[in-house]
Amino acid sequence: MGKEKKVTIYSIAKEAGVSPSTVSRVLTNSANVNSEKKERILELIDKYNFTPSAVARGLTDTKSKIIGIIVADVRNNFYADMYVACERAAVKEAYTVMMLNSFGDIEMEKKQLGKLIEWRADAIIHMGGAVDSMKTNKEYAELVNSVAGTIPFVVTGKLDGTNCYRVQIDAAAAMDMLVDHLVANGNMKIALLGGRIDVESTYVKYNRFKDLVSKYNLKENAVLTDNWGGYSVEEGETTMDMLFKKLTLAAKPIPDAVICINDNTAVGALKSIRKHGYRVPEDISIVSYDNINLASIVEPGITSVAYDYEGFGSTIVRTAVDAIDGKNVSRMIFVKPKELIVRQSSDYKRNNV
Amino acid sequence: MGKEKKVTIYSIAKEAGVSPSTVSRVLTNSANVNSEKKERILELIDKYNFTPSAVARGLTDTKSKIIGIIVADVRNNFYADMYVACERAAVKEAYTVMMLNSFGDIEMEKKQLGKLIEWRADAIIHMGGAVDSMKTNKEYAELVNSVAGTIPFVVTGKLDGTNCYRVQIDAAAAMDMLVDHLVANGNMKIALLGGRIDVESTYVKYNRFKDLVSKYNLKENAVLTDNWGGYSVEEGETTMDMLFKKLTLAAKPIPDAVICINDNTAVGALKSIRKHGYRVPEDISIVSYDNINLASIVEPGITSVAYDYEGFGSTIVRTAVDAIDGKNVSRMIFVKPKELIVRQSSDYKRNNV
DNA sequence: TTGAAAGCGCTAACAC
DNA sequence: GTGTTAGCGCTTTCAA
Repeated sequence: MGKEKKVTIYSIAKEAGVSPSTVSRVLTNSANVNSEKKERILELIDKYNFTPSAVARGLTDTKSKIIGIIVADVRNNFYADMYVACERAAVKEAYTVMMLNSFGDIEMEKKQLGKLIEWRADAIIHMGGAVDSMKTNKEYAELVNSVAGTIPFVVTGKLDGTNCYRVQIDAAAAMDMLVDHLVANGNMKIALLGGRIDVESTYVKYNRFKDLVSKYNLKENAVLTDNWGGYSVEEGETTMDMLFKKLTLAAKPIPDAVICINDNTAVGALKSIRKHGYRVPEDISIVSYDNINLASIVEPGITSVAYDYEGFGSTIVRTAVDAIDGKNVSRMIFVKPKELIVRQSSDYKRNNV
Repeated sequence: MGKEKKVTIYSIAKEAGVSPSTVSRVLTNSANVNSEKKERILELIDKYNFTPSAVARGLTDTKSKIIGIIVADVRNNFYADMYVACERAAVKEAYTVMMLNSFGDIEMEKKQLGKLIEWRADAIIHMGGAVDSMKTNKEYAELVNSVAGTIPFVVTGKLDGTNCYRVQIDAAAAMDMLVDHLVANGNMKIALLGGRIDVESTYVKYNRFKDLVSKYNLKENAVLTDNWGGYSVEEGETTMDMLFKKLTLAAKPIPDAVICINDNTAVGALKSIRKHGYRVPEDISIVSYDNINLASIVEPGITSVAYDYEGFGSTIVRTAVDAIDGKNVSRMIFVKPKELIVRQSSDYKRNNV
């Protein structure tokens, strides 16, 4: 096995009695070729099951046709959804994706970015981690700047001091959807739960929430953004536990509803609420963001803001490809959330509405 | 932006007053270089933030240092866990991974495999989809055969008619763990739920289950593998619904426990059981496979067989790398499941044990 | 220790 | 329409 002569564009050309360029031409369909020859070539290609080397091709035209994607962690459903959407969009544009996980670790991000640069990715997409942070990591920004001039860099958050293309979900609009829904159902004491204030999307949600509290004259029940919060189920539970404790100490009533920073924390909050002897949604409603699989799996199902992942993914990739092609692309694109999926967790009217 | 002369090994060499080969030598650490020159070169590399092109390197030594991974769907936690484990292991071996989703579609699998071949991946890992099937897709096997001679091909299932390297979880051993646990808790009427019999791992579990029924003299309550089953939450729920219907019609009692083909179906079964007015685990115990995140999130937590994903991933990658290096690698490796994580869903003794 | 030169497999002028 | 040639950016003999 494996001792057959290596088949290349040359060996094909030789056997077909034509020049390598002719083979290349039929391979890339870049020029007309005598149909007889073409046929002969095609046959040989089929016979040897020949696939031209993308590596060699990449060297030649200095376009790798690779779009690199750095993602915080694919094991997180949100990123997995995003990634798949991007992969699909990239394939449509005839690009291959190279996806690398950073686990939100800055050193890892630098390393992975390095790999992508090594492979001469035509564009790089970065979602989660460093680009989610309010305060941009200096070193990373520098690294990005050193390549952003030649490689379009698309982020789903922000990266201060760089001129990346930013494509992000309109987190404020998403907050509006949630609060509108809660208010329409008579929820007046609303708590915001989870997340970290140094994460940009969380920061945006937090501020919008404050605005809405004023606008609707809500009784803001608790806003948890300091040093306690997070994005996991466990953190959601802990944070809700702490909220209960805080309210008890202050002799305040429980909230009508909690807005969780994502579906994971919502599930955690759900656990905590039940643990404390309350019912969802009869005693407390729960709503959240992302509408990942989990939101529909737990009982009661969690009301959640759904994004159009496919659309988001293709906008990101489109931006990257347009930038690669030298087109003028807007540096900042907001993607509207798709819709609010109302489930049992908030399907309850109170205060006589 | 982007108008600076391109920096290559040549430009560095020129500016350093040495030859390209010398630069290459310091880059690859492949030979001793005068320390002064070395220093000068290193400085320039740093100054320009130079990263050698993996593409060019790939062309040169015909080793791309890419390990291609075809996965059914990363949005599935099981595969995400597997993928991350493989990525980590690959990075340790100085390989870059290229991960592509097939969505279990054979056409897509062929297409993605094609991409990997184009990129001259040094090895290809395929998990889920075609390699899970009892009856191997002929065309795919052919395609694999046409490259397996030169590119090591590692699958987590099987691919008849090819000489792939197989690394798989010992599904029979996993079934033993589950049944042992159930029997130890006095469960005698046990049902096997979900999956499709044309999927290899399911087939193995099914057969082992039959054996164990005899061995322990269990009252096999129902084995669902015909045309109804599946691997999703919804399918789990539907299948359990059907089991109830079937038992009711036959005027048979409900089972003591159900073994679900994976955590998703277990959650579905949980929903169905509650819907029918029974409690878990008091009326029916539930156990399953994979121990993905979900198993610990739902309430009650699902008892599940945990795998050592890191270990599994590194065994797979190890196999691939060894094969690349021409070492003699066993064509078939079984990985033992790590442990049984007992959670509330089966933490109940019955029948006076 | 170091440089020259060839070559990896392909594409892209440029002639014919 | 087709072949020749020259690279793309690197590594690797082979000499020196």
